[in-house]
This record gives sequence, structure tokens and C-alpha cells, in this order.
Amino acid sequence: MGNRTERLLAIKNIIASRKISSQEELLLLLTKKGLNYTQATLSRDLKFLKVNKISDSEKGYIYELPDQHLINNEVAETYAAQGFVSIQFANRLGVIKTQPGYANSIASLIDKANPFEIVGTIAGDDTILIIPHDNVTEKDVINALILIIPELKNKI
Amino acid sequence: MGNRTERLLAIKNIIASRKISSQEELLLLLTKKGLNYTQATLSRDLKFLKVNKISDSEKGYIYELPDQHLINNEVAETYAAQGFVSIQFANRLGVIKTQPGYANSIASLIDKANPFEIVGTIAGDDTILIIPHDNVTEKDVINALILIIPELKNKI
DNA sequence: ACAAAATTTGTATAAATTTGCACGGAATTT
DNA sequence: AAATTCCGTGCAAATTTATACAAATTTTGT
Repeated sequence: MGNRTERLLAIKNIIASRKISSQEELLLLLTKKGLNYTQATLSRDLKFLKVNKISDSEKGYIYELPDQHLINNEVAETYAAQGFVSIQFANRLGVIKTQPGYANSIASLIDKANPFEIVGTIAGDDTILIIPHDNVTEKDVINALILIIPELKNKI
Repeated sequence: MGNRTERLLAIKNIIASRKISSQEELLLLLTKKGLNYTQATLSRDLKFLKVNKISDSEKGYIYELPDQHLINNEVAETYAAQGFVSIQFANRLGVIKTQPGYANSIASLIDKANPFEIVGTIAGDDTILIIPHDNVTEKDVINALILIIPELKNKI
């Protein structure tokens, strides 16, 4: 898995934690983290992440993540990552195995994020069925999941 | 100056009613309404109105009025509309009558939206005093209120 | 492993937006 | 009523963001 996911996560973190008002500014911060890209790439990333630009009394306009409440949920994410066991695909469907009792909370985290790659989920006690959008690859689904639960990166 | 206010209102109305994704596009629509200005002026107007640019699945990015951004709370709107009784004007001031106890929540909804047509509100228990901006007509105020609480449309 | 296909990224540039400057008219002061 | 200040605006330049195209990289099929 390339650096792209890493970069997208870094962008989300930066935007969630401070007021960024231009792509140049964001670029600089990424560079400081050792992530070297160009403004053109950021333009694409921001569009991909559906980042909004909203009015701010202090800085004029700043970038804003589409779904802030999710991101503040680090606790939930960590919890979810911990309960995650594995993911496999069969017949274009994803099957996530979790530790007993974890399926529902993980599924609801996914539902809340509502990534377009995933049409919906069905959760039992230790299994989640992931119904991907048509024309979306397994890898797309996995990347979407990592964006929702970053800690998953090390478990897939 | 009359024209500026008229233009700002027109901009709000246009943005509220359709998906606009560039200042050029907005410019064209204003021109069709007989309002001839330059794109530079629109840039300033949008900043003044605190209009946001948000991700849209159809058009990439579109302009959005700030009230809509804050008020994802349709419940609050419905509640507010339900408590609304009437509005009258006297001496250039608006007086909203509400059902007992509703005044504060409705007023805070208006304050939060912070439309430029309304300088401020004072709420008692069943009455809200609306202080309109100078150079703004009663109708402008009513339109601003409808933008904040759409359900009001049928009650005025 | 190799070739083909798909994806990601940089470069260069176009498109979109913001801003400095200056001017004109309205409001305010003297 | 003249002088001064303030505000809105157009114009052009500067800045910021998006994109066409090609090169590089990764993934997929055999």
C-alpha cells in the first residue's frame, strides 16, 4: 500500500487539529512531516476527502473535514481496531471477522463515516458483511476502511 | 446604498435555491436579473456573507449559505416553526409572537444564523423583538426568516 | 516473471479567486 | 458649501486552486 493512504491520513489529522487556509500552508506542514508532494496532489486529495472550505472569523476561510465528529472519536477508533480480526472478500462481498461482541460497534463506525465505496453493512456478533459499491475494488474498500479506522493499517 | 443590499439578497436567494459552483456562474445569473457587476465584487460579497464552499457529489464544489452549515438541525427548525404564531412590524421593528416559552429557542436559531438583514433580537417568553438592518425592507426580513426556518413560509 | 492495464504523481498551465490601487459618490465634519 | 472621510466598485495584478498531459509506479492477468 503506497504512501497515498498515509498522506491522506496526515492531511485529515492536520486539518482536524489546526486552521489551514491554503494548500500551500498544508503542503508546508506535510513537508515538515517528511511527506514531500506538490500542491497539485493536495488539490486532488482535498477533493477526494470532500474537504470543505468554510468561513472563519480569524483566518478568512479554512478547510474543514466533512464529518468532524467522527474524527474526534479516537477512542472509538482504537477500540474498533482492537476488536478487528481480519477481512476477506468473497463474491464481491467483504467479510470482517471481529472478536466476539465487537461487530456492531465497528459496523456502526463504518456506517457513520458513510464512505461511498461501501453501500452498507450487516453486523452479527463477530462478523460484519460489507456490501461494496459496484465498480469499486477490494483495495478501494480496504483503503476506505483504513481512512475510517487508521489503526487498521497494521492489521490488514 | 440600495443596490448593494439588493445584490446581496439576490446572491443569497440564488445560492439558496440552486447549486452554484463558481463566481462566474453566479455573475451570469445576476446579470440576467439586471444586476451588472464584476466577479471581483462577488468575491467580496461572498466573503461578506460568509458563504462556504462545500463538496457536492454532482458539481464538485458548490457555494452554501452559512446558516445551512450550522443548522443541520431540522428538528430545531420544525420545533421553531411550530411555536411560531405571527410576525408584525411597527416603527421599523419586527415583533414575533410565539407560543409561551418558545421565544428564546426561536430567537437563538435566528441569532445563530446571523443573517445580515437582522442586526439582533431580544426575546422574552412569548415575544421576540427583531431589529432589522437599515435599508432592509420588511419583506427582506421575512425572506431572511424563511431562509432560516423554511416551514415559516406557510405561516406568514 | 513479463506485458498490459490501471493508478498515482509531477510539470506546466489554465481557471478561479482574492487583493492593491484608484476613483467616484455619499455621508460627515468644520 | 467646502473639505474630509468613508464606502463600494472596477480594473489589473497577484495568489490560489484545478487540470491536461506525460512520466513513473503499482497492480493485474497470463
